[in-house]
Amino acid sequence: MAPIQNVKGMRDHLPADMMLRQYIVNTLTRISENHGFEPLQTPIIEYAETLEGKLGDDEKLIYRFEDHGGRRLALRYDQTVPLARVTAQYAGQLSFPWRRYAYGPSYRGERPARGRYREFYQFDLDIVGSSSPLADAEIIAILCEALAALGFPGFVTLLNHRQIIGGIARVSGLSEEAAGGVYRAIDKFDKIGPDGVRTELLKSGITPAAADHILELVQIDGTPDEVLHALSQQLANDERATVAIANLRAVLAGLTAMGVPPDQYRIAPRLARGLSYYTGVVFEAITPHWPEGSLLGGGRYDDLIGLFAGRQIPTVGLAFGIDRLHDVMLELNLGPRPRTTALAFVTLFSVDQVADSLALAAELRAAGINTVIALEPGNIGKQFKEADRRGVRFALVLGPDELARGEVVVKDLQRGEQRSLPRAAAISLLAEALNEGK
RNA sequence: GUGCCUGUAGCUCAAUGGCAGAGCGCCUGACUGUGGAUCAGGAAGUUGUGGGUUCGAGCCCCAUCAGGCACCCCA
Repeated sequence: MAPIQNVKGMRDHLPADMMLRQYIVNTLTRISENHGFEPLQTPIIEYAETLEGKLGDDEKLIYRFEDHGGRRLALRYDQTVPLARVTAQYAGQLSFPWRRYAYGPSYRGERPARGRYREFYQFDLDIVGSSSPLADAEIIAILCEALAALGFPGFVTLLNHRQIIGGIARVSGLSEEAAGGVYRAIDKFDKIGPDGVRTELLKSGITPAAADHILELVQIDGTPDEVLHALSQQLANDERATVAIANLRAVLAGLTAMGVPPDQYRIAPRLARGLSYYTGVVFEAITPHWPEGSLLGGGRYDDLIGLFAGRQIPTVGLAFGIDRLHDVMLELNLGPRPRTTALAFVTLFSVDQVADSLALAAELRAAGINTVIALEPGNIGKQFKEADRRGVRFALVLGPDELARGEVVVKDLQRGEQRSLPRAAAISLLAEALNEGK
């Protein structure tokens, strides 16, 4: 017999966790749709070939298997490659620019750790088919709006551009090949510090002079305008970096015009981000309360979608890691913590009142009040106890006395108060409590 | 994938190589029209799993599974 346990890195999500997870997803969905994003769902299984050749070194983490028909299949690694496939496959049915969101699990055969699992849920947000800096700005604006709505204190979105890092590497005299080592090294800056980065750079064969120059540029700090001004002077001889800086300025103007509070973002020349397919703006959100790493990140990838479509389709997007958001929110005690989905518990006084109680429950539900019923009549004390244990706030009693008066007893188990009210008044009392709770 | 740490009741954790325990939770009752508090009682375990050493293993050794931390990488 199989052991009674989860497969490594795969988790169950019991009700207490699910209610917070759904709150997170509902919040993200609401904000996405508020910006006109449309939902998309794709299968968890893809042809292995679809995923291969898109991810670089990370391909070894793909879960691969063969089905009964001998097809080479894989569990999706992210929701970006499936988006690329869908975009190519249904190009005629989609209209661009296309704003789409997608929520679901992806799979990576990594060593699990806190905030990191082999099955993990992401909420993806992409604008397909636009190279406008306003598209970048909108994605970043949603990111800030979402983290603010979820209650993250002191989060900051770090912004950079791939061609700024590239320019830093080039003006330091490095070849394109050496630039890869630069990305990896400077991305660790906040973890290992300037000396650590210098050591890493030297290890990858970069001269001390170049390493020092890189470190100097990468540590430029200040307001977005100050940082971009300094970079534009330092990188004035690099055409691509100059274009990138102009692009970032346009993104910043968009953020300002969209009303994103200026303390929620910052230009960080050291931000690299691992995924190899990014081509333009990159960003990630950090919070001082989660030193383990970024909360989430994203960027512009103008070439990936086109791999399937056969033409360039510029795209910018981001992925919220639901598991990580959930872990951090638990740790920081953020978000609502309902214990159950029900607001009302209808007791069964005795066998004679069962039908009336069930009718009352139906009335409550029709009024939009989540209602759970007792399943065994009698012993009201035990039924109150069950309601209380479940975390249901209101217990309703319909005994012979109440029925005779056309009333119902409503007991607020949270406050310990109880009143006997006409049925209509009881229902509107609960409806009121429901609205307060929202 | 490499290294290190951990695994005992539902949860948090005790137990010199010598009878497996506590707190919380859960169930029953005191209380047949009222939950939480209190009191009394109860259920609960092949000590992650499989081997080994030993008169005797929760404890020591090996393997394996799972979790955590550091690399690596990323959400």
